Amino acid sequence: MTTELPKAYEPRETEPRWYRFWEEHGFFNASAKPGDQRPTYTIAIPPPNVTGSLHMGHACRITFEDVLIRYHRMRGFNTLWIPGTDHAGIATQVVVERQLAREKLTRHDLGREKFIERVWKWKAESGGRILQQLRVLGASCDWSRERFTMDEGLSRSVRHAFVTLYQEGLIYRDTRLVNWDVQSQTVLSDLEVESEENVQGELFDFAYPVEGGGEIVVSTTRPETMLGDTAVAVHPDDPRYTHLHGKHVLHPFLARKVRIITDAVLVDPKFGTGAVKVTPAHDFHDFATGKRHALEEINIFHKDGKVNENGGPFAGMDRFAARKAVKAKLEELGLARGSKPHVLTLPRSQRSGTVVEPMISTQWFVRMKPLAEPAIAAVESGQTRIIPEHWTKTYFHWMRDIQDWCISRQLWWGHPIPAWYCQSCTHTHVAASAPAKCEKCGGVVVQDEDVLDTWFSSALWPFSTLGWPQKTLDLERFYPTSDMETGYDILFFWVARMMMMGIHFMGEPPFKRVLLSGLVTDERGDKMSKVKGNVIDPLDVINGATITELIEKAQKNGAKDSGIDYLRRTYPEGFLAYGADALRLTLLSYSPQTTKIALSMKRIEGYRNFGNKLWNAARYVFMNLDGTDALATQARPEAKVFANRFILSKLTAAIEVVHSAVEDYRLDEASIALYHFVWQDYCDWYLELSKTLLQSADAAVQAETRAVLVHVLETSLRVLHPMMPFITEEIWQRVPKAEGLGQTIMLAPYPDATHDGLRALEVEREMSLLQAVIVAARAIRAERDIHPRLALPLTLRSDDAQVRALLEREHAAIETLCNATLHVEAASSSPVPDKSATSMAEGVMLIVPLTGLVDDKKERERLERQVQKLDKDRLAIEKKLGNAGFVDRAPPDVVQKERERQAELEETLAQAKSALAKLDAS
RNA sequence: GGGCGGGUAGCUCAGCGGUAGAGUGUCGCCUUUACACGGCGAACGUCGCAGGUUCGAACCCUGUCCCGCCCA
Repeated sequence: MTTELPKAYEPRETEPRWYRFWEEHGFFNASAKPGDQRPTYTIAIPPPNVTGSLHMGHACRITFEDVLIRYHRMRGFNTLWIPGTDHAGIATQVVVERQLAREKLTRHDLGREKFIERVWKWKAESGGRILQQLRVLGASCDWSRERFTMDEGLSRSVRHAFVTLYQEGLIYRDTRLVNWDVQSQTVLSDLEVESEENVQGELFDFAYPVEGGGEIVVSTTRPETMLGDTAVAVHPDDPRYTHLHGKHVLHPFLARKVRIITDAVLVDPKFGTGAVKVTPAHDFHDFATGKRHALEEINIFHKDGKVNENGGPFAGMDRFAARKAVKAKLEELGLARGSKPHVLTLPRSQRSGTVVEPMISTQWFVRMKPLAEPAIAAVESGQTRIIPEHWTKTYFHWMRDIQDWCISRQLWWGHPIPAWYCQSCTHTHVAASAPAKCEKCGGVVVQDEDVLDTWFSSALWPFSTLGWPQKTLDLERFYPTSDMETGYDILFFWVARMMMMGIHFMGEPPFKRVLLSGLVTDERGDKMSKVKGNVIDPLDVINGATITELIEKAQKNGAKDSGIDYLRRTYPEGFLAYGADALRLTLLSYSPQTTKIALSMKRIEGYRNFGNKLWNAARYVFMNLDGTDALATQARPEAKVFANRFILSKLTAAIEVVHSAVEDYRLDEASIALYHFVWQDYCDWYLELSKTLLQSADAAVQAETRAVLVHVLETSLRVLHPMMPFITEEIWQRVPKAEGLGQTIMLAPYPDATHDGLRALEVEREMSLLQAVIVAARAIRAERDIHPRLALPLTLRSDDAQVRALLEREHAAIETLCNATLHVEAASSSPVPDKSATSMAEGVMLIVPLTGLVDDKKERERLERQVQKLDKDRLAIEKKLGNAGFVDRAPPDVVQKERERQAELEETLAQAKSALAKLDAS
């Protein structure tokens, strides 16, 4: 094995090489063997849009999921992570339509069949690029089971689900007011409508002439809808309008009389004039009011948002143009009664961004209440746990107030609705395949022209991907899945619906835990947006990008100037190639409790440095193993030497923390524990201690140390592997190993605290005393600018014979780690020499004679500062211990600890004061 | 209007009843044969504000002010 490693780790060269190796060897694939009795661990990937390309949100998902998958795979689970994409109805259709537009064509020119062919062609060529990008992150998905929601298998699941729900009366067709996207020209579900808050609009007042004289003034933010008004409502108890009850107003533009009705639900007499225009066909409140009063519903818009023939003189105008025109006309007729600014909330389409128009339309719906109840019960009973737990409240709130789900969409790309209508009678056939003729009258049938909401197929994902409705081995083995990991933003869209469908069709919830994490934002905490120019592309972080490249990309994506400024200011040097491991570890280091992951480049850089640290630790180990027979074996080496026992104990502690943290889904705690173990315990302390041990005259000490060095390195790599898969494989492959340790780290056993390490609390206690002494000695040097090469004459005093024995025994370690010549003595020895630096550490006094080493003036200032600070601490602790309540009522060990602290403080203070006095005397 | 989350060192975040922590940045010293993507050390916080509970509160309770998200 060679030690010819470069000084700096190069992720860009390493990462793609190992991914290819893993994938080509089929290491990611779950076992399909019939006899496999291992426990399973399964995650269904949140399928990204087939049109999508990798963003930080995906990177975050993939990292968390991959850590859980790799951890369980190494622990011996039969692990399944099915990747795939969803067909993203609207988004995909838009992409292909845009492509057609470049050829001066519309989908209507092609016709439905040809258009669908075009979409499949597009999918084959450029769809699913994101799945390639997931590989860059190291995602260990089972690519042999890759799925797409429009695949034949999943389409069969969708048809089966639809037909079953229909037969059970849980799917129905109805005509009602729905959310209409005039740009995409399709209906949307309630969830696909977003509210834009605090929009500055106006409240426009106008008068309706009352039949038989007088007028009634109404206020509206949407004057154009008056073309569809079929009532004016007042509060029944409002005395201002009692005389108008039962009368009519005259529509100024249309030959229509409009009823004046009384309604206590719709009308707030204190708001505006206390009279409200009612447009049942274009407003949800008015629609309900219309039902209460049997009002006529007059639709005034075409599907594209232009006024239809019911709009009389305004027919043909776009809805916003019509608004202006109606206002102008009312002014002209002298019916306008002024306007005032008004703040309102606009409903916008999540997809197209256009203002959603409520329209009356016939659509397919899923009856949600009966499906929601068992999904609520499953979380109440703990059968499925939501983590962090506080999201359960949000889940319940939505589930308990659930509305029926509109699942039809007026698109071409998607799962066709399996419903056929007889042209001769009114019969509707719902079936998995087309009936030849009407089963009732034998007439010709035509299929419903609409498709299903993409989320309908996504809701079936955890079991449709396993072969449902067929009873496959996969389905039996991997359902229910173990963890559902995703962002909280799709709790309703996806998680809740999977819960409902999973329980309904499979009899039990689709997963045991739902792990929700926050959304990735820029480092200011602002949502990443193309316009703001603050989008950080994971691939740029991994591969590096110059500021020029970043700016070019942002501009291409339509960033505003302020966004470009932000980029230039924040990342003047662009990004270095930090690698996937660094990005992964950074994402993991944020607590899952928060709703926001404000990704900081500095933090990524810190974790890149960590990779380099690990790399160099390995270089050191390899260098010292060279020419010896030391190798990593499956067994933990026996250790007698203090430092070796120390690092094995710390390793054990780290493994224990990681196990419990991963089980609790605290990947942040796990990653931070390993960061500290590797950097501090292993590199800063143990590797430094090993340098002395490797110089030992005792060959057994040398051999033991080499064995421990390589064992701890190899074990650390295995613990770290789920989080940093690439660098750990790269190093692991170079570790000198005994036969039979396998061909890849990703299938090596995950470390186990009792097998791979050995906890020795006494050794840890002794070590922490030595560390305190060494740090104190180093501080004496650093505070006085004593050159590192100058050996410190260091005297250590302690009353405790055991402590003195420890200091004597480990004198070589102390002398090396603080470059000192050591003298250990009892506290009762000769007085402290004049002009000595003193310090206390864990009851041990350090004395360094300073004659000739320091400047008296600086030393005096330093001591004065120290006395001041110590005095403050002493007062605080005296007050605490002087409080009878504390001494009597606090637990004895807490009081005892305070007493010890007080003693040490006073000792240190006394020393500092005496040193100061001696300085003054000289 | 209702609900949820957050306000801790310049920045990004842990901690959630017993001496305020990490990373990064800042300031010293050090080109020591694993690593300057480094080593050693230092400085930096009345834990949003006001009450209360407690021997003791960043942590529990009440109120309040900001910020973010979700639902209406």
